[in-house]
Amino acid sequence: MTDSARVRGRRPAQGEPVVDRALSLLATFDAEHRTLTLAELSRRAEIPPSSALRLANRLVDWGALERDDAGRFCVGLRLLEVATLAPRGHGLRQVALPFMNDLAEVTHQHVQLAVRDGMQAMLVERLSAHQAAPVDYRIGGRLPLHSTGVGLALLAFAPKEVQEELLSKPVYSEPDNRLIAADVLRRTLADVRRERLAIFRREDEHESIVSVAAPVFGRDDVVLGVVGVLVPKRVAQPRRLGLAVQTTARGISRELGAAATRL
Amino acid sequence: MTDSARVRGRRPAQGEPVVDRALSLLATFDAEHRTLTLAELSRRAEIPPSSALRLANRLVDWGALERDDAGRFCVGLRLLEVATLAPRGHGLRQVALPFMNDLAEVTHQHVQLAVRDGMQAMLVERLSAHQAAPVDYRIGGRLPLHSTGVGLALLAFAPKEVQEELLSKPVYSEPDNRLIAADVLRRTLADVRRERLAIFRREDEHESIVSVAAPVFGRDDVVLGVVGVLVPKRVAQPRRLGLAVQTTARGISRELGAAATRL
DNA sequence: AGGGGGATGCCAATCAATGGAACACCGATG
DNA sequence: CATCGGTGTTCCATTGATTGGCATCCCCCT
Repeated sequence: MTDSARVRGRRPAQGEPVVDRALSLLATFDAEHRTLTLAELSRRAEIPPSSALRLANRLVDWGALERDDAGRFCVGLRLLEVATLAPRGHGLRQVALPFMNDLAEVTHQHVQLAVRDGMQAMLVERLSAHQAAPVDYRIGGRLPLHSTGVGLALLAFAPKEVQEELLSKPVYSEPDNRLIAADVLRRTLADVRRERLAIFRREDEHESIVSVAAPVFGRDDVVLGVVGVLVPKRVAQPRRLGLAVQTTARGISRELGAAATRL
Repeated sequence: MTDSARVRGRRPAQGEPVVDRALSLLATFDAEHRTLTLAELSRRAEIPPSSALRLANRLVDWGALERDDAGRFCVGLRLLEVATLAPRGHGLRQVALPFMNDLAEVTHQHVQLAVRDGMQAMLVERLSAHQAAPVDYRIGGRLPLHSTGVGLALLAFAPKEVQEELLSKPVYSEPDNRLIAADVLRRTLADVRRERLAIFRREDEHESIVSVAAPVFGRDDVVLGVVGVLVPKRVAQPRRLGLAVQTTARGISRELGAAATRL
């Protein structure tokens, strides 16, 4: 970092591989920034404009990025084309969708499909009826494993290491910031495992929401994901919903080839 | 290409940029090959195994790829996370989905949402009722602009250059390989533009299928995509379906801010 | 007119990228 | 049990693809 290092073609790559830099360009996009100018791209990825342009152009050539009529960059369809091949995402989605549709028709509420990715849940699919309450959970978005229905269900059936890692640090509930005692959470998870159903009440300032979720099993009794519904507290009938969600989850599991014992 | 060029660290990159090689790794995946071994990856991308492994590992680190328990590579969730930010894909999808749901509930058939990408149509969303006939159109998959309902609707409202380019070469209908005369296609497109509705009959060996599609407009009367339904010929009621599809398309267009004149 | 910001082309200096070789491993075949 | 073909992985000397500061152009806003 000495100022002597200011010559023409100095410090190429700065130690970071090209591929990583290209990927970091992709990572600069998020739900609030779906289109970015070159300057923004450059700043957010911390790559000099000239380099950012060169890399971005390569991504555009391939189709990972596109430029709109204003010249701004945005994520391209080609990326979507490849991404839909993700087995954990759309593979699961494909068999789950018809069942989710049925559930949506019956409940007229938001129906979600989520999988665990590391220490977070990722929303793979969401069906929303017209009249359902607006929530800003976004497909492709991430949710905490604690303090959502789908998250709790995923956590409860996750490998021990994952649970322990999450429990090793203090856990705070999401909308309001209250500490959740580790042993309380442990007991909750045990309940979820026993019932094969997670129920989470999310107290929001405007309207409280109840989310109910059940695990989807694949072969070898591995949990591949969870389905859940999101309903306003005032109309919630957790018991009836629970049965409906469990039934849906079972249907998907059966199609996925889950061992009959689990069903 | 002389054999003299066979030394240790010779010919790095072979002229192809690293980023392109990494992307070509992603491109080796398709619907028939959702998981690949390193050797397959290497062969399909035409990259030496050692280089392929190095690049693939970087993609894995970032999350673009994942390795399953057998060590095989597959597309990762992180890619899906970024890809859902594509404005032309999921942006459109988000507002269209509730309307599509309504249409699906009424028709109990496949409902599709597609956009044009270059000289092809790309399926952005597909809702399938349980009882709907099986078709292997896949989300993220590509369809020809001629010889599908959604394709014709997209083509009819595409820029003149696109239409001319497609018409400049002989066009063959898709399942059966019959030549479609250019002037016939021109007339069809004119009809589609006038009616704001495309109807295409796909004669398959097992079962003939009718697809009905209507354009979705955004601001400035730009066509952002099309919605369509797919029904078996024996139960098709094109006129009723046409109205339903047009209504759905209008609903989406309105929400997208299309000028009232177009509606 | 002038100034600030963004986009893009250029180019010499250099280090990240490269692929062959070597090794470990596995399952199938003789 | 040895052999063989195939796969996955590490290692490393060589070198050309990558780099970012600079100059230029363009547009918008005073």
